[in-house]
Amino acid sequence: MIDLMKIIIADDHALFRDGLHVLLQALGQVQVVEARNRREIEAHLKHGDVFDLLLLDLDMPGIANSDGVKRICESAPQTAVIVISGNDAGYVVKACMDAGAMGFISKSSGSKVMLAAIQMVLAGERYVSSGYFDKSSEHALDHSSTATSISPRQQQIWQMLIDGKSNKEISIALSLSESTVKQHISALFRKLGVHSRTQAIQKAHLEKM
Amino acid sequence: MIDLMKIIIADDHALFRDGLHVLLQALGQVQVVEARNRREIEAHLKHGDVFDLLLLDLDMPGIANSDGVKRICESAPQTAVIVISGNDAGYVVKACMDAGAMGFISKSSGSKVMLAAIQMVLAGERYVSSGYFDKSSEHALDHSSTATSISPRQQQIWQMLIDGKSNKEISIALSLSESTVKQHISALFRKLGVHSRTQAIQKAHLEKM
DNA sequence: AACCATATAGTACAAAAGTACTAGCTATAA
DNA sequence: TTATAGCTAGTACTTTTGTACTATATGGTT
Repeated sequence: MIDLMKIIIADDHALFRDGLHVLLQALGQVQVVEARNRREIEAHLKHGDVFDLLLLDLDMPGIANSDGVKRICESAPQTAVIVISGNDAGYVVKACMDAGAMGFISKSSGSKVMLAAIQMVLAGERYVSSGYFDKSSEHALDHSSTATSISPRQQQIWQMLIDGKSNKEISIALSLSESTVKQHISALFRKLGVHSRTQAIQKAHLEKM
Repeated sequence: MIDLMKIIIADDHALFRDGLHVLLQALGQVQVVEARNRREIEAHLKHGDVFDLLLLDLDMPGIANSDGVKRICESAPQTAVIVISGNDAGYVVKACMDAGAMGFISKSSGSKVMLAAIQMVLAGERYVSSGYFDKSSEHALDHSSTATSISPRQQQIWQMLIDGKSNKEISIALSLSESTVKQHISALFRKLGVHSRTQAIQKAHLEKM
């Protein structure tokens, strides 16, 4: 905590970046740079400087899902990554942590939680928004034995639903039969407990209520 | 600018509220209260205090669309409302300003723009993110003669698409025939230039790229 | 080895969604 | 007045979506 810390703030919303920027002053000696998309993050990382921490907005252009997090984590193993997201549903949190993130903070968290999380992560500990545990325990009650997770293929297709793609478009993009796409979608719906793609999209966008 | 200003920050994300809170210190003498949903806003407003300014996140629970903005504006005519939103598409901006907002700021704006906008609005002027004009001029090029706006009914049904409702559910909720619902949806799709409800949902969520 | 989840692909069918019409009513703009 | 646009509702039709099966292959667990 004594030496200068180098931190990247990655978020496409300038207001949010500015807010974080000010909050980070409370940590003491920090050098903060900002990034508005994946390209800017990678530009910073490849510039030779070694950063201590990357605060990564999950809803940012070029990131979108845990695959983006994974790429970033692998390309900068020296840098601790904390994912910040408005969607703190269990599967999102799990996917990000599995992808190599050192922390996950919900946008619903306050600045005190934020700072504590950063200090914990900088000390080498992993940190996950406590809301995660609240929700996953509720989840356990709901789904009882069906504590199934969404498979990579299902997540990939889920994202394409969110992007407004039709079954045919998905099948062409992934070189699959339409039948297979339907199978994956049905399996996804079963896990989410929904019966239409619009409901699946809503689940993805807003488990943050 | 000499007397104490009373401001409400309304956003469901604590981190964003904290960031704004700090930024607002730059205005000098300000008294800031926070609200996490519509109920908390109304509680503040009905408490008897007169507020000078309400910074209102459009993506907040209980607000969702310009109807929410309208209700707030009408219930507190003494308070200037600035809408803050990640979606700064033309129709969203227009709907909010028509609903009685004094300003519209994109989340992509920086803190300097933010502060300038607030000062402008407190001085009695209306302010709209300049990005609006950029986009609306592009829009004019794209749609040429078809600069049609989304009607209230269409917006209402659009919101229900986003909520994952089926045509049947919408028709029951609004006491309409399914045929009428389909007609409204087709009209909406024509204006948005899409051919499926999932694409319409995507348009709603992300014209912010 | 037996079992399970995943991924693939097919058939078949029912339900929902989307489009294209017509048509009457209202309100507003040219 | 004549358009124009919205809101309503209907019919008719095609396409898409969603479900329920079967079936094969793979990789991991017990």
